[in-house]
Amino acid sequence: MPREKTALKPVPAALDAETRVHDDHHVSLRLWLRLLSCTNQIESRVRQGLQSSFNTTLPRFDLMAQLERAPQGLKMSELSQRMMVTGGNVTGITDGLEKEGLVVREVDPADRRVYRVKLTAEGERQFHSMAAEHESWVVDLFGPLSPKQKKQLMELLGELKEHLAGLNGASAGDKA
Amino acid sequence: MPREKTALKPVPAALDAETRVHDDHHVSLRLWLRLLSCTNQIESRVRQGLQSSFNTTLPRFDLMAQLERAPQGLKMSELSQRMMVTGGNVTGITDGLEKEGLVVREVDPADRRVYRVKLTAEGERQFHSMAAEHESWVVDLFGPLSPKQKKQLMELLGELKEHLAGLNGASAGDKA
DNA sequence: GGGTAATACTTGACATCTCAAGTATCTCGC
DNA sequence: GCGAGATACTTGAGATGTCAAGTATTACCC
Repeated sequence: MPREKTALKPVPAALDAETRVHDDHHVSLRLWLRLLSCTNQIESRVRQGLQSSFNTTLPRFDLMAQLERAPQGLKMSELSQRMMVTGGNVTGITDGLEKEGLVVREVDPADRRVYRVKLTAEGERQFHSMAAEHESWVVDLFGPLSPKQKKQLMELLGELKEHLAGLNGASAGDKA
Repeated sequence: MPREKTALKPVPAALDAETRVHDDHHVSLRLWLRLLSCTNQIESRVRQGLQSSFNTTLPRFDLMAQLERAPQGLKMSELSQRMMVTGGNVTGITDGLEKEGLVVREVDPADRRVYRVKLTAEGERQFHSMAAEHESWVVDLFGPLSPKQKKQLMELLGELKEHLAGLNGASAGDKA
């Protein structure tokens, strides 16, 4: 696919980054970089908070948060899906939490391939104390935005998310 | 810990202060989760594209992108800052790229602690071919949004980013 | 000059993450 | 029932990421 946009000769520095691409490309790229930057900064703050206040990590907190909403427990595959990470990853994080007694794997009697992962009482206790702090951090980080701005942002991201989800089945071709 | 920032607007009888705070927490949390979800999905797609099309990774691409904009080269510390990762991380990624001949470390004669990292000719060639594809991916991913929506999203994220930067301290902000 | 602090980078320990390959279990067609 | 394929999870290799400690060099101050 010849895109024919990169001149091989040296380009004056002042023009390079700004005008190298078509305007629409430029806008989308900058939008992507800004989105990434915001997410990274927030994520970094939350991670540092969890580390310094509770000596734990974001994926551990995330896994426990998923379990807290599912008192009946979740399968490893369900955790993988909800956390948007691979199964191998969930195995490792669950191992760590189980070793610390915050989580248990229970074998499903109906299907012995399946583990039902649940929060222990201690895990639940720890999670609740973390969740309160976590919420206050997030509220503070997004606090400067007005309710209207939050609503707008929510809607725009919702639309983006929906389009992204739509690409999952359509553009990659159907797997029989 | 109650984080009362009581607004002065009238509140319907059914919504006392506590409920309102809870709602705000709920909104901010959902906003954060949605932001994270969008970023993760886009990042995942870009990463997979780089992997399958060029057998490389996002951080490698990112580092090369920084260098492409700085023909005079960048210090390791500058790379660290621009990529928003720690110095130790930059060392590892640079090691890999240098081993493949895409990048070189040049000692700064004026300050022998400093490495000036530059793209090699081969690195530049590879980057340009990757950048073209990368741009088309990003344009496609954000394509469904109208120009107006992109502008709105850009502004909202810009405000968020600025507030986040403000929390860091009294450093000067950068625009990206 | 010489000693102390700051700066630039590297290293090592550890936690995530992906991917691909491996093991155990279930499902379904025959 | 039995064997092929699907499903659920684990494992291992490799890349990224943080943090803290270490090394080399420069800057500063008397």
